[in-house]
Amino acid sequence: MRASSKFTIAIHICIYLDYSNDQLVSSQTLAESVKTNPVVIRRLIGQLRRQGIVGSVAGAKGGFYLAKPVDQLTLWDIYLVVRDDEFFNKPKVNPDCVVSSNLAVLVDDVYSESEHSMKNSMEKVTVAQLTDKLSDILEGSPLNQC
Amino acid sequence: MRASSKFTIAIHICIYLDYSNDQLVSSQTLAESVKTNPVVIRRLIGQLRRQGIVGSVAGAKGGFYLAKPVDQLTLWDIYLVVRDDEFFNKPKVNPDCVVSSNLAVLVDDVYSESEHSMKNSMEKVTVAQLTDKLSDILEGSPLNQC
DNA sequence: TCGAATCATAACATTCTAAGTTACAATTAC
DNA sequence: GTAATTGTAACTTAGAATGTTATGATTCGA
Repeated sequence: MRASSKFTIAIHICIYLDYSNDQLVSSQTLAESVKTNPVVIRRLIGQLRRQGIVGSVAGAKGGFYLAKPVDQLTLWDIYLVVRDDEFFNKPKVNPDCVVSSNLAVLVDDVYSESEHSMKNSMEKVTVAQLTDKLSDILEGSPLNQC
Repeated sequence: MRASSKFTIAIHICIYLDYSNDQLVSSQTLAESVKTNPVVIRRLIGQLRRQGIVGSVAGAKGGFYLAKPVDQLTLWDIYLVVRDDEFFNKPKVNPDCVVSSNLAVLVDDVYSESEHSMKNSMEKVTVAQLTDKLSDILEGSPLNQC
């Protein structure tokens, strides 16, 4: 049931961009911060971009920026971007078994309700709050991000 | 099959055993129903057994049975057995990056709260209810499980 | 008591997916 | 024009999930 690390990386990226405060950040820089490859970052940002969360500027000195006000950008917004198609996976059906062939119908409601129940927790938390919290932790230490 | 399919398979097994109503069911039979291998079933049941949800009888004519009253066996009980250690994966930390090195602290609360919020949905649903629902769907059709 | 059926589990093999990499066209700054 | 960058496609790699084989332990029934 492990959601891939994409969710955490996406949050990482958003906090980083918030910190960078309108300065463009390259995929190379983000990749070093996340300890991965620039292409992996660009792929993930591609998803965030299509949802209007991150914006990009091509060309030399190009890079990425947050396209949404951070105090309106919640973890639920980010979650919806990176979530897998199926929260709980339903395996192959055996048509000869009445349990197997009806299982999806039986669990569908609980499954979607369960996933949706996380909304309350997640939409309470904005990226702005997380960056604030980080500032508190650092208490004025230099923000050498990487 | 993804990791999360274990949850659905575990539910499948419990409903099947409930249906079989005190008759022992072999891993072979369950494997056919789930369309997988008996060893895979025994491995998963091993987890359910250690939590007192399923019981087993070794030897010829042996097999598995539900060890908990079905009206007290909720999907949350089953979920707790099959869940991965970390609900949301936290990727490797870059100690040179203040965002990366503090990320776990920032998201830990929301992550555990999010997972826990599913409890309400899941503990409302018992295996007994699911088998009842299945009976309704079948409306007296013969219960040829496989 | 023996053989067949079954569980428990270890060890190994296979398959699948996520992640990483390479490559290159398109864009932009200087 | 060149260097730096995004966007994406195509391929490779690594690791996890799943499947398989094998074997010992247990139990039933002949």
